[in-house]
Amino acid sequence: MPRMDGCGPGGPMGWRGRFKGCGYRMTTGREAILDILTVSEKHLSAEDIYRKVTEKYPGVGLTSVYRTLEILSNMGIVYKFDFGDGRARYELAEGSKKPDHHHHLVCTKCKRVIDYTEFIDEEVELLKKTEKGLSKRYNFAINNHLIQFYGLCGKCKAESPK
Amino acid sequence: MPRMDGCGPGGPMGWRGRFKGCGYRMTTGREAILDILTVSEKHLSAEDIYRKVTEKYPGVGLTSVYRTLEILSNMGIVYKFDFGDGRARYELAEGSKKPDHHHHLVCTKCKRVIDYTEFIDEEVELLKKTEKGLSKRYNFAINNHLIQFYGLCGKCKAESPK
DNA sequence: TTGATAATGAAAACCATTTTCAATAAGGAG
DNA sequence: CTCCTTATTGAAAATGGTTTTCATTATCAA
Repeated sequence: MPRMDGCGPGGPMGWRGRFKGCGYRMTTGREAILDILTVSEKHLSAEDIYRKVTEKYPGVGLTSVYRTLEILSNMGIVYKFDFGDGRARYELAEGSKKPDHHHHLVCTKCKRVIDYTEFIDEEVELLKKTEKGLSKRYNFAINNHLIQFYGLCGKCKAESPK
Repeated sequence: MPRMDGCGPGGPMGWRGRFKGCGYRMTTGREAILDILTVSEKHLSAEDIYRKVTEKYPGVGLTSVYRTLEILSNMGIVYKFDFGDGRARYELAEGSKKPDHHHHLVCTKCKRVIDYTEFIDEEVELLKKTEKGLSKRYNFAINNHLIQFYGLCGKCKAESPK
């Protein structure tokens, strides 16, 4: 069993390099999963990814998808989200380019998720400051944050009982 | 089946009044659950609540705890959280007093959760602004937000492989 | 007090995720 | 290129938090 820690986020190496560096082997399945995540729309479930992967590589099992996603998540290559619909959602952590960074707006009724990038800069700036304060105050090594807004989307709002 | 919607958060009535107003009946079990939530430490799991409730009222079942928590959550009386340990956590929404408002700092290894109130005012101020912008931009009726920081607590940081 | 029906507990079902385990394949050594 | 160690795999079974089912009980308006 290769080590799962000490391989935190960040670093200039490509995925393959990062994998190797952490003692993992690069397999067809893992490559396929990373490809899907790179190309696809955001916040896919494990099952979503499984379906897309097997379109091209029918041999890959759902179990492996889960296993790979856990590794990627631990390495900080993938973020894991919970939008309240009973299954985890995954998306590739943003690359080096800034415009990728976004937060989520979740409809608590139909579970639709909207990515937004507006106001992000201010949010991130404040978070950075908070992060620094909290790290010191509570002796935490913070390496991620989560911001989500919850409410009713236009459609669900209209359908809702007055 | 009483209506579960249109009974959003806020409002000056006590719980009993809110319940009645929404067509729910007040029972021993529900009262006990609310009591526990009021008195206890933060972020309890359904099972935690179940155990505490049955200490005093052995008749109450786990199923009812889940059912009640869902209602309370839908009414905005209780917040439901996911800290990544496979079970939902619940805490009473803060009362009218400000100092209650807090966000969470989660250790991704041992899952320990720390409530913090520092920086909250600035965070909330910014969130309010963002909320307004997002509501208009995406036609969402936003009624809640979530901020969490993830990292390693001091203990887990020390134990981690260099 | 009474009657309509909301709420309940126990047990079974559900279902996303994990674990088990024997078979396979990645990749460094030679 | 071949061998060998062992990480990885898929299938099936297990897990475990949460939901459903359903017959019984309790709430509360009239």
